[in-house]
Amino acid sequence: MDKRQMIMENALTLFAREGYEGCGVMKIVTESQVTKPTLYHYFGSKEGVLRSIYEFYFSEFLNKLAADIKYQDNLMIAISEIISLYTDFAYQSPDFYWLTAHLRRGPRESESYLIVADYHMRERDILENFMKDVSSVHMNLKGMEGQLTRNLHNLISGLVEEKILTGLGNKIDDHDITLLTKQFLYGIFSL
Amino acid sequence: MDKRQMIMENALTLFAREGYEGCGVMKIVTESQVTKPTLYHYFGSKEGVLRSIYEFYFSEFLNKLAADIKYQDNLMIAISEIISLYTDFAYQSPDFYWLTAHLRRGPRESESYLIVADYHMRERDILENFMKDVSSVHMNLKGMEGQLTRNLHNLISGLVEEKILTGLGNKIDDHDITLLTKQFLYGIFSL
DNA sequence: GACAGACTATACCGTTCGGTATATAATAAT
DNA sequence: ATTATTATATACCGAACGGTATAGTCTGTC
Repeated sequence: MDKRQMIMENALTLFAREGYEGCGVMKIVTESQVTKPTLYHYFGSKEGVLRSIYEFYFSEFLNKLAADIKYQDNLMIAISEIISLYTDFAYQSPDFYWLTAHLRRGPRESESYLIVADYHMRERDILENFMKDVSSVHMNLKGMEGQLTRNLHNLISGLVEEKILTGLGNKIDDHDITLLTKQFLYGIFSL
Repeated sequence: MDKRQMIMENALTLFAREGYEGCGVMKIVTESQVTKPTLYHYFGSKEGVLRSIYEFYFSEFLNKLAADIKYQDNLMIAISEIISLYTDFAYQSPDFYWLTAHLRRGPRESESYLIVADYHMRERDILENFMKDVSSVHMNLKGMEGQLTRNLHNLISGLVEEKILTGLGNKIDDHDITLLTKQFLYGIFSL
């Protein structure tokens, strides 16, 4: 019955379903059974709501990502674990993941993009640092960390987005993760 | 000096820069140096503008995609040509490509998503048909056409989106295309 | 030169937008 | 009990929203 939390959850659902610009403050507060001043008391603005949602959902994930992923010796395992972190995250709150997928390709001059851009740059940096660890062992990958990071990230988020879109019925299992890991490491002919 | 075309181009620029919901009809018409009734004469509604933009830019690309890509014997060449089609398309109108990347992950109940969803399903179908041709030769890929299509599409659009985002300065060249083709076919260890 | 259809300008519609001024209720500290 | 702080409600703000009714103005046809 925490109203602040209530507002965030309902706003997230609405943002994911109707879009940030497409959903008004009034709809958020009626859905949350509060009134406008309550929302403005806790968040200051509509932007503040989105900012808080990102802070609440994404910060935790990024910290976990930064802490958990590391390359020791087995690349296959390391990649699989990264994918697992993403799929777990997406299943915890598919609405939020879908929203990030939408907003990070958002219009670069919109207010929503300015809010989320920093978070997604942090995400990218974490993945790229991992890839630098990899390339320090696999020297043939030296200098390609950027592209590898991009490719891995796109493969993962593509899988997750599809599963969310097609209804989460067919859950992502170990098989999917193994398959995607192989796709990244060995290409299609090892499938 | 074709006003209809003028409106579409300016609307595209604004949609890509400020978002579909984030940009009003009034801004479009003033930018295009026409008045509202002109826009409503040609397009009927704001939705109609977006619909026409998609029809104009995307239909042509999809037809080209469906006509040009085919698998004969050399998979490396076939994949490279698909990637080339996408990069060419994106360089022709980066604004539109960025808009598609944004809207196809859009809120599923928004009016913009309903407009664009069909186009992106057609795109997916075309790629999947190609992949079925491939799997009819490479039997070990049988039954995985969906995942392969998804992975290929995500790798390509990820490359294109990044290049658009980072400013189009470093153009996509044959080297990038070869590298991405290898990533898909053989994984990272052949890079 | 009358007339039809395509096009465009002025001015306006009701609604919703994000945000706030004011007042009151609840809570906790003194 | 008094007071300060936090939290919530009523009622409202000007601006912008998508869209349109009306009144033309062009252009080509007969």
